[in-house]
Formats: sequence, C-alpha cells, structure tokens
Amino acid sequence: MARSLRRISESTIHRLSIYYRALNQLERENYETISSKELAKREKLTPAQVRKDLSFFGSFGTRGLGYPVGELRNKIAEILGINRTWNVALVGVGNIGSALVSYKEFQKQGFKIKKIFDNDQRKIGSNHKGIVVSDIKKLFEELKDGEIEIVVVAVPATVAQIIVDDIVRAGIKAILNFAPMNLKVPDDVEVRNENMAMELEYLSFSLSNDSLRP
Amino acid sequence: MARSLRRISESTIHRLSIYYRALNQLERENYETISSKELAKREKLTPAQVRKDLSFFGSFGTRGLGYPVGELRNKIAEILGINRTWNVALVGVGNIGSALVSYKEFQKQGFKIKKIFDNDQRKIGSNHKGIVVSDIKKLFEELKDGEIEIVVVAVPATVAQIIVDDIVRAGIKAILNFAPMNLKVPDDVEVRNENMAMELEYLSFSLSNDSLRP
DNA sequence: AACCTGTTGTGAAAGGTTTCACAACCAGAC
DNA sequence: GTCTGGTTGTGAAACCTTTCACAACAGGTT
Ligand SMILES: NC(=O)c1ccc[n+]([C@@H]2O[C@H](COP(=O)([O-])OP(=O)(O)OC[C@H]3O[C@@H](n4cnc5c(N)ncnc54)[C@H](O)[C@@H]3O)[C@@H](O)[C@H]2O)c1
Ligand SMILES: NC(=O)c1ccc[n+]([C@@H]2O[C@H](COP(=O)([O-])OP(=O)(O)OC[C@H]3O[C@@H](n4cnc5c(N)ncnc54)[C@H](O)[C@@H]3O)[C@@H](O)[C@H]2O)c1
Repeated sequence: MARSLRRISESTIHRLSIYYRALNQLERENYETISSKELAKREKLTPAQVRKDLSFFGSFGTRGLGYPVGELRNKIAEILGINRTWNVALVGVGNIGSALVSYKEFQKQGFKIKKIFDNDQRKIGSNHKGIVVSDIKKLFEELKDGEIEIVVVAVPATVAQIIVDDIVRAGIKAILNFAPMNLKVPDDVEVRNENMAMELEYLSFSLSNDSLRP
Repeated sequence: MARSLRRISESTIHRLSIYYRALNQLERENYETISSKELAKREKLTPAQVRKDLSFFGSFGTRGLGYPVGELRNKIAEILGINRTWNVALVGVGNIGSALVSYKEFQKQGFKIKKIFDNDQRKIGSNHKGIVVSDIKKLFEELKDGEIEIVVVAVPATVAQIIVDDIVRAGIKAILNFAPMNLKVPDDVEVRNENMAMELEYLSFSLSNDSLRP
C-alpha cells in the first residue's frame, strides 16, 4: 500500500473518527457494505469527501459495491491507532475528573485510566473505580517510566501549566486538557483542548449573528 | 462601521474566544494596550491572523500602538454575544451533567443554568445548586415559552436523538451535545459537539502516525 | 516640522481543503 | 461475452483560509 506522504489534515482525522462510529453502528444494523454516498448522507458530509479522506490511506472499496463495513471499520481503527489499548493517567479528580473515571466507554474503547493524581489530602489514597489516587508530588516519578502514554489534565487553570511542565519533562507526548487555557508545550507534544466555554461562546455567537454563520 | 457581509469562519470565531480569554488575562496583568504581535505570540498564532480576524468586525487598533486591552475585550464580548446572560437548560444530570451544574465559571460568564431535566425518579424533585430537577416529560412544555435559549444535552447516546427532537420542536436554536453521536437537526439549529472520545482518538492517531501530523 | 520607529488594516499571493467530474472498474443480467 | 447500472479513486477546478507585504498612520524625538 504505497501511501502519500502528505500530511493529513485535522478535519480528515476528525472525520475518520466519525466514520469509525458510523461503521460500528452500521455493523450493529447488519450492513455488509456501505457506499460513500450513504455513509456521507448519514453523517451530513459529501460522498467525495468520504472517498478522498479514505484514499489518503489506501483503497478499501470496491467499485460498484462500496466499502465492506467490518473491514473498513478495522482499517480505520488501525489508522487511528485505536486497535490497541492506551495507558492513560488522570490528573485532578474533581467534578470532571470523577466523571471521566466513571465513564466506561473509554475503557471499552481501549483508553485505560491506570493512574490518578490529586493534591487534596482527602482524596489521596482513596479509591476510584479500583484505582488509588496518588499524591501529585509523585507525578514526575510515576510518569517517567513510559508506561503512561496519554495524560488527561482536569485541574484548575491556575495550576495546569505547572503540572503540564512536569508531564512534559517526564516524556509524555499526548495531553487532553480540560483547563480553559492555552498550555505551552514543545512542538513534539500534542495537546488537545476540551474547552466547553468556547463551544458555548460559539453558540452565543451563532444566536447573536445569525447572518454571519459559516 | 461598514462591515463585510462575508460569512465568518469557524476558526475565526474560535480565535475570538481565544483572544477574549487572553485579553482578560492581560487586563489582570494591567496591560493598557497590546500589539497583534505580542497577542499572537502568547497564543501561538500569527500577528496577521489576529489583525485579519479583528478586521472582519471593525478597526479597533491604533497604528504604532496596538489595541486597547479593555476596549477590545468588550468589543469581542459584544461580537460573541457574551456581553449579556444566556438562559441554559441541562438535560441529564448524571456524571457530566452534575459536573457542569457545579461549575461556577459558566454562571460567572453569563451562561445561567435555569432548568434541569432527568428521567430518573430518584433525581426528579431533588435540588442541584438551587435548581429543582424536573421530569423529562415536561421538557417540551417547559422549553416552548422561549425563556431558555441554549440546551445542554448530557444523556446517554441511545436517547439523545429523541430528546433533541423535542428540544427542536420547542423552538430551541442552540444545543451543546455531549453524547458521542451526530444529532439530526434542521439547518437553522446550531449543534456543537463536545466529543471527548474524538479528541482521545486524535491523540491516538497522533502518537501512532507521528510523520502524518498536520 | 521633518524624521524615525512601530504597528495597523488590507489587498494580493500562497497554501490548503473541498467539490467536481469522469475514467476505471465490479457484479449481475441477459 | 457483452451490456448495464452503480460506485470507487483521483486529477483538476473551485473555493476558502492563512500568510505576505506594504501603504497609511500615530506618537515620540530631534
Ligand atoms: N466542571 C465543569 O463542568 C468544567 C467545565 C469546563 C471546564 N472545566 C475545567 O476543568 C478543570 C477541572 O474542573 P472541575 O470542575 O473538575 O474542578 P474541581 O475543582 O472539581 O477539580 C479539580 C481537582 O484538581 C485537584 N487539584 C487542584 N490543584 C491541584 C494540584 N496542584 N495538583 C493536583 N491536583 C490538584 C483538586 O483537588 C480537585 O480534585 C478546571 O480547569 C475547569 O476550569 C470544568
Ligand atoms: N462521563 C463522561 O466522562 C463522558 C465522557 C464523554 C461523553 N460522555 C457522554 O455524555 C453523556 C452523559 O454521560 P454521563 O457519564 O453523565 O452519563 P450518566 O449515565 O451518568 O448520566 C446520564 C443521565 O441522563 C439521565 N437520563 C437517561 N435517560 C434519560 C431520558 N430519557 N431523559 C432524561 N434523562 C435521562 C440519567 O438518569 C442520568 O442522570 C453520555 O452520552 C455519554 O456518552 C460522558
């Protein structure tokens, strides 16, 4: 499979996630194959977009027939790297952090929360879904052996940067951040922000400027 | 202020949110003015981008000096429509829903949770931060008077579409959705998805395909 | 008042993404 | 074996976003 070396756009990667979910659903509905046309319709995209996205990674379809649902699903899982488990650590087990720990879907999908850190004495040592909360002071020590690959940051914005500096120093290359701020990290570290205020502000803009919506 | 009627891109709107937060921080640091150069540096953007984004809405700067921090902040708040309060309803007060209700920043910023709905008998009638949880059966009835402008959906994916159909029928035009699925709504309803699985999958892709990152 | 430094606002160029459009192909029918 | 309807994979075109580059200007200095 000779692949293009072109960089893949953020939108394409996001759409792969969308296809992945759609294909899982189609499998549940016992579809054997799906055309780009129908897949696009279900997810409010265009058929050309579906085909182009997939074509960056190979040719998985059959002309005249469409794509084999199960196979394409697996292929996308492979591309996204979710055909395996990832060891995740969580820093800050407050409102959001607790919600994440209780959420079974992530575990099911292979994102396994293995370690939890907090600085609250009442929380340190306590048990969350079988994981004992460690003292934040041990963060660097516990991350530097490379077992953990992804860290979720769910602490107040005021301390997020200090904690992230430690995370980066420990060699972590992927961070999911809930603090509403722009974390400073080296170029080889990928940070994704889950910024709910920003989405609410988007809705606010949308309601306020109906005519300017993209 | 003769404004271009061109549609504003999603990225520009998101960056306005970023500028807004940055300007708040600059205000705290007692800056009077800020140049596009410095603002860009702080947020890892380019000066040209900052200037172009703002230029869609007017000219707020002074050549040679930069932008007045406070004034620009207010102007952006006005553009985003966050110089006022918005009445929000929450559907589903489980793990995520509870976290949102306890989160004071949204209230502070003007997003006021006014009504909460659930279908769990143990939750209906109970009090969350001063708001009594209503029966989901009353959803349509309670939304249709127009008091509520934004609805946050934090119920399991299996029931999200049914609930959203009701929300749409009641005339709501803005929805923030936490269920990991593509909600079907008419074109005049804006839905923003807060899909954490997708962000984790992005990180997974990123770790798996270092060379293909955008 | 002329000059210098710094910065905006913005057309134009460059770069990136999406859509178009069609040759190439597959599977089933006849 | 050939035809037909349907669908992929992909260059090229259209469209959109970002970056460049500079005239226009503000404010301070000499
Ligand atoms: N709750 C929400 O709905 C919501 C929404 C949007 C964004 N956020 C953001 O998510 C983050 C977490 O929010 P939350 O509501 O869960 O807050 P929270 O206060 O409930 O939880 C924060 C947790 O971090 C811990 N913590 C504080 N300082 C620490 C440190 N130095 N080291 C280790 N742990 C520390 C606290 O003990 C607590 O358990 C915040 O940045 C918040 O702005 C939350
Ligand atoms: N918890 C997380 O960390 C997390 C992460 C990503 C996505 N999500 C998504 O967010 C949504 C909520 O997740 P959660 O963990 O809070 O789930 P949860 O089960 O804790 O909460 C769901 C709430 O919705 C209520 N509910 C169920 N059916 C209802 C109905 N028909 N009408 C009204 N209310 C109803 C339940 O009573 C419950 O209070 C889900 O779609 C989930 O996939 C959650």
